[in-house]
Amino acid sequence: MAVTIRDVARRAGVSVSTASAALNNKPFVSPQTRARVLQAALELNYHVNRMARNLAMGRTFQIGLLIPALLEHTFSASHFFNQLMRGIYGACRPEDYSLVLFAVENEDDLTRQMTHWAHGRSVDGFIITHPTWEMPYREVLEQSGLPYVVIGRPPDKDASRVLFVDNDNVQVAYDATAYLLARGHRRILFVNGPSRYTYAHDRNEGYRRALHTYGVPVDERLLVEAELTFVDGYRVVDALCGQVTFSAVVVLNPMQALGVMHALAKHGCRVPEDVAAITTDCEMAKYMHPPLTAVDIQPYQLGYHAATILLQLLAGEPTAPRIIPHALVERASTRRMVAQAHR
Amino acid sequence: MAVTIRDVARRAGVSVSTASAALNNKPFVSPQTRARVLQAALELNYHVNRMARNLAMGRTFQIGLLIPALLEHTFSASHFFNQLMRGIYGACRPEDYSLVLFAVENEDDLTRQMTHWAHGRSVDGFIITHPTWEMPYREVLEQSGLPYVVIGRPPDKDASRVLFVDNDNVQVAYDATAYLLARGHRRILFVNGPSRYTYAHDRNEGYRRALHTYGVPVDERLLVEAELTFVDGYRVVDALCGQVTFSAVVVLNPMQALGVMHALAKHGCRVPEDVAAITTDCEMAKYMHPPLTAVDIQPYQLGYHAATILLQLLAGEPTAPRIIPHALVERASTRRMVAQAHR
DNA sequence: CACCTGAATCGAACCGTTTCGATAACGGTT
DNA sequence: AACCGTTATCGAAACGGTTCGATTCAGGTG
Repeated sequence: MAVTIRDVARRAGVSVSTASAALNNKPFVSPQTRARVLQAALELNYHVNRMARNLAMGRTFQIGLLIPALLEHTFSASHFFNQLMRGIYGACRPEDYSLVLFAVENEDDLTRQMTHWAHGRSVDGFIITHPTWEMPYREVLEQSGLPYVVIGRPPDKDASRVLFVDNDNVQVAYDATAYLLARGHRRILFVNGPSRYTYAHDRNEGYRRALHTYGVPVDERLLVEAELTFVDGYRVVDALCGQVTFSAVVVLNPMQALGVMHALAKHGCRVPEDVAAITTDCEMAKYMHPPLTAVDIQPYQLGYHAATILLQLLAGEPTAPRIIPHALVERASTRRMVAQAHR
Repeated sequence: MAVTIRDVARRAGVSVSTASAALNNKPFVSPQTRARVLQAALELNYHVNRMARNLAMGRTFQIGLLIPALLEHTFSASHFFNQLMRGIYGACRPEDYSLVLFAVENEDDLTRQMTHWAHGRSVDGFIITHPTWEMPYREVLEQSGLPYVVIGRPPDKDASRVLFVDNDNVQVAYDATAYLLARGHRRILFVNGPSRYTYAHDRNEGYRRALHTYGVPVDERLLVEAELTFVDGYRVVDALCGQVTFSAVVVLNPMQALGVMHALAKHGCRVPEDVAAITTDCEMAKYMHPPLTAVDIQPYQLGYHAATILLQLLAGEPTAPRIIPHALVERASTRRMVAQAHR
C-alpha cells in the first residue's frame, strides 16, 4: 500500500539500513549513495512512517500540553493561553516536536488520562500550564519518569526539584505599585488573586515591599482577594467603595480589572481622574476607555522558554528554571496625581 | 524496562494473543481468563504502549487540528477558537482520540508540515478551522487520503464533496437585520467581513433578503467591507459617519464591533440612543458599555459537531455536513426606536 | 467409540522503522 | 603478497503490540 523504506532501498539498490542512514543524514554514508537514496525517496514520494519510527526509537516527538483554558470561558484567559501556546509552538516547531492537548476538565479524569498517556509513552514530556500547585496528577507524572516543565513557580518546598518558568511576581507587583507611589498615590487598593495560586503570595509581598520602600504604612483593608473573574472583581470593589478611600487600584488580572472598572464606574469614580488603575497586559487593555496602563508579563516568552527547557531536557542538555522579565506599558489609566495627591 | 503485554501474559499463564484479546474486550475469551489477565495487568501496573499499538493497528487515535488562531493576536478570535477547541475536545475525549496542534504560521510551511504528517500517518484525520477556502494544502490532504472536516462552508462548487460544519450565515445576517427592522430601523449599516470568506457572501445575501422582506430598498452605500480587526472596523465607520445617515449597525464580528463602537463614540453617537448595534456573541459583548445585543453562533457546537462528523467518518459510519443553529441574545445595545423610527 | 462442532486459546507473522555487530571493499604499509 | 585500518554497506534483531489461521479441548451426536 504505502511506500516503505524497503521500496526506497530496493529502488536505490541499497540495503534498508543504508537507506535509513542516508535518509537520516547519518555520517558514514557516501555522497553518491545518499544522493541515490534521496532521489529514490523523492521519486516514490516516500515519507517515513512515524508510527514505526516512534516504536523503533522509543520516542514520539510529541509533547503533552496541559491547559485549563479549555475549561474556562473567560476571554482574557483565552488570550493569555493563546499567547502561551504560540510561544510553546514557536519553540517546538523548529525542532519538529508537536503538541498534544490535554484539557483539565476534572482532576480525576485528567489523572486517569495522564496515567495512560504517560505510561503508554504517547508523549515524550509534558508542559503544565496549570497555575496552582494542587496537582493530584503530579504523582503520576513523577512515577512515569517523563520530564515536565511547569509554567508558574511551585511552592518553595518543591521549587528546587522542579523545572519551571515564571515571572518574578514579587517584582511585578512591586513595579506596578511603585509606579503609582512614584506618581504620588498613597492609598492604593490591591486586588489580588486567590491565595491558592503561588503567585498571589509573591504579589502580596511585592505590594508590601513597594509601600515599605516609600515609607507608606500598609492598610490591611486595602488588600483584598478575588477570584479571577469579572463578577468577583466587581464584587470586591463594589463592596469596598463606600468603606475606604483610595486613589489608585492595582489589579493584576484583566478579567478582574474589567469588573473593577465597572464597579468604579457604578460608584461614579472616573478613571484616571478619580482613581488610577493598573493591570496586567492583554490585547483588550489597549481598547478600553481609557486604555489601561499595564504590566506586560509576556506570555509568549513564558511559553517559549517553557518549551525550550523541556526540549533541552529531552536532548539531555543541562537546564534550569527561568524567570521571564516583565515590562510596564504606560497608557491612559494612570495620569497626573503628582500635584493633587493625598485626596 | 517497562512492563509489556508479554509480562502480563506470563503472569496470567496465557499466551500473548489471549492477553491481548482479554485486554481489548474481545469476545471469545472466557470470563475466568479475562479476569486473570486483568488482574495480572493491574498487579504489574501494565499500560499498553501506544506506539506499538499504533504501528500494529495502523492508526494513531489522534486528530490534527489546524488553527490559524495561534497566529492571530486578537482576543476575540482567541475566544472563538477557544470555544471551538473546547467543542472539539469534548467530542474527542470520550472516544479516546486526542488532538494534535498545527498552526498556520505561513502556508508554505504548513503545507510541508502537513505533507509529512499526512503521509507519515501521524494522525488519523484533520479538522480545519481555517475560514477561507484558499487552501494550498488541500491538495496535500486529498492526495494523502486522510479524512477531514472543515469548519466553515466551502464555496458551492466544493460544498458537495467536502464534509463541513457551519452556521447558516444567510440566516444569521437575516435575523440580525430583521431584528432591527422589526424595531423600526430603516437605514441599517452593514459592516461585513472580507469577501474572501465564503460567509461574507452569505451574510450579504441575508442582509438583502431581510430588507426585501420589509420592503426597504437597499442603499449600497450602507454595505461596507472591513478586515476582521479593531482598526478596520473603526476605519470604515469613521469614514462613513459624515457621509450617510443610519440608525443602526450590524457588524458580525466582535473585534470589528469594538472598532465600530469607538468610531461611533468619536462622532458623538450614543449607543443605543442614537445608533443601535448588533454583533456576534463573545464573552466580551456582555461586558461592554452598553452590553451588546448579539447573535450567538455557538462556536462550541461548531467544534463539537465537526469532531463528531470526523469520528463517524473514521468509524466508517455515514455522515453529512451539518448546520449549527444560532440564537439572538438581546442586550442593551438595541432599544426602543419603534416610536421614533425614521430619523 | 469415533466423529463433529464450536468455543477458547495459541503461535507466528506482521506493522515499518532504527540500530548495531558483522562484513566487505579498498588503499596503503611493511 | 600478506596484513591492517578505514570507510561504506549489509543483515538481522529489536521495538511491543494486533491479528488471523491453526490447534486444542470439551461436549454432544450418530
